[in-house]
Amino acid sequence: MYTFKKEERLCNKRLLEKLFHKGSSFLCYPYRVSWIMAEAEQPVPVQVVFPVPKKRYKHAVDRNLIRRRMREAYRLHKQQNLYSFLNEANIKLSLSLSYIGKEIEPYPVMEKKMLKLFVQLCDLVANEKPQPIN
RNA sequence: AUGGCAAAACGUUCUAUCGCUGUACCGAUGAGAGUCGGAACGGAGGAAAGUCCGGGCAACACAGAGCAUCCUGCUUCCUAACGGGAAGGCGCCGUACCAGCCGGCGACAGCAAGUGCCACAGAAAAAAUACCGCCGCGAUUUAUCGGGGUAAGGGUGAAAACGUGAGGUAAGAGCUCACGGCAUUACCGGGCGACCGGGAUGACGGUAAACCUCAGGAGUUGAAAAACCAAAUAGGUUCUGAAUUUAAAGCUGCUCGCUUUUAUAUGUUGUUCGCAACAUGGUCAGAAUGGGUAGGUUGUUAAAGUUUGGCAGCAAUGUCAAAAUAAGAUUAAUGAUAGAAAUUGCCCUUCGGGGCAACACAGAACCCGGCUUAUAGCUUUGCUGCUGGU
RNA sequence: GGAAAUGUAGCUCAACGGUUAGAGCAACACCCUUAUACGGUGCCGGUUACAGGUUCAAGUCCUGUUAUUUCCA
Repeated sequence: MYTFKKEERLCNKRLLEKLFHKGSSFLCYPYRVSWIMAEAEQPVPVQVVFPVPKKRYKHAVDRNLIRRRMREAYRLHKQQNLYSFLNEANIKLSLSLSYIGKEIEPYPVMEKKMLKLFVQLCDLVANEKPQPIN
C-alpha cells in the first residue's frame, strides 16, 4: 500500500488558502508543517502538498529533487505512522510540508526527520481532538 | 607529443524491488456513466535555460496615404520568416615591410546633404584674428616700435590642414611638377551585385554605438490567447401572476405581526381640498435570457518534425522516396533504494588484475526556426602560418 | 508563463562623454566640556555589478551576462 495518487494531493485553491490562513503550524527542521482538519468528505485520510520556495532555490532541478525526496519519504512511511492513527480516530486532514532548509539534505536525513514529524503531528492532532471544528 | 583557437558529433548503460503519469487492452461489477483489479507499451535536453530575435496559431482593431515612434543597415542567395545561415566583396590581425595563398575577426550605408561637439594644453581644433620664428615696407633713439606677408620650422595635443623630393618665391604655400596615399565620379572596361582596373576631378581632420539623412520593415495583445460543456450560488434584464403601498419610534431573541406619532411613495389629470382615477416605482412567487466566479473538455502535441538514401546546387538549402507503438503533466509525472558494468584520475601490482574516488551544466508547460549563455568527460577535422621579393 | 525597472563610499542619493567621480548621514582623530551629548575642524572610505566594443577619452553610448526589485494572476 505504498501508493501516492492524485486524490492524496491537495489541488483545490480554496482549501489551500484556508489551510495557510486558518491552519495551525509547527516547525520540524527542515520542514515547516501546516495542517487543518478537513470538513469535506475526501476519499483519503490526508491531502498533502509539498511546497519548495523558489526564493531559496533558484534552479528548477534543485526544487524537483527536494520535492521528489520529500514525496518518497512521505509515501513510504505514511501508512504505518499516520494513516493507522487517523483511521482509528476518524479524522481527515489537509496538510502542507514546506521545505525551509538552507541546504539540500541527503535522503536518509530527510527520512529520519519525516518520521519525527509524523510523531509530532499525531500528538498535536490528538490534543486538538476534544473540540472538533465542524 | 603536449597546449591553444575554430568547427562538428556524443554527453552514461543494464538488472531487481517499491511508486508516479499517459495510451490502448483484458476481467469483475453496473441499465449506463463510472468504479475496482490485472498485465503490456511510452515517459526531459543539447542547451528543455535566458526570453534576445523571427514565425505559426488565436482574439480584437482595420478605406487609402502621410507624419511621429521604434528596429535593421556591404552585396547576392537560402528560408514560412528573421537582427539567423551560406557564398562573395572590402577592411583589420596572424614574425620588420610589400605581393599572393591559407586561417581568424568585423553594428561594414552616408561627415562630399545640413547642424552640433572635439575637455586640458596650444597661436590656431576648421571660413586659420600668427606666440616664437622667417621675409619685405615705414619710423627712427640702432636697438626697438608700427603695420603687412608667410602655415617651411619650433613647441602643444589623441588629432595640426595629404606625405616625400624638385621647381618657384622677398620669405613661403598643391602655387606648379614627379612619385605615392585618400576621397568622389553623369566617363571607359570587367562582374547579377558589393566591388575591381584605368581615366578625370579635389569640396584631402575626427565623430552618425552625436542629432540626423537615405533605404527597408513594424496594427495591438499573448495559450493565464481563444472556443465549448452541464450544474450550484448571488445579483442584472425581460415577461406573467398575486397582494396593496411610505418614514420614524416601541413591543418580542429574530421574522411575521401589532401599537403610537407624523406625513399621506412619485408624476399627471380632475377636484367639493376630504380625496378619486391612471401611469411609474417598490414587495413576493414563477418562467425566460445573456454575462461573471470556481470546475471540466478542446486548443495540446503527426509538426515549415526526426532518421536514412538518391538527385540538383560551391554551400546554406531544395526536391523525391522509404522508415519509425514517435513525452504530454496541469499545486504540475518522468522518482527512490540496492547491485553490476563503462569512462576518467590516483595508489598497489606476481602485469592477470585489485583498491579508492569522481561522473558536468542542468528539468518540458501551446508549437516550431535561430541566436546567446552554462557545461565534467570523450571523439573527429582544420589551423597554430606557407611561398616569393626587399 | 509573460512584462518592466534599477545596480555609484558602510547607508541614502547626485554627476552635459572631458580636472583627482561629489553631497548628506555614519566611522575615525582633534577642539569645546569636569565628563557625555550638541556644535566646530580635519580625515578616511570607490575594480561606478561583471565582460567586450565605439570614441583621443566611457559612471555616462552600444551589445552580452549577472544580481535585486516591481507588475500582470
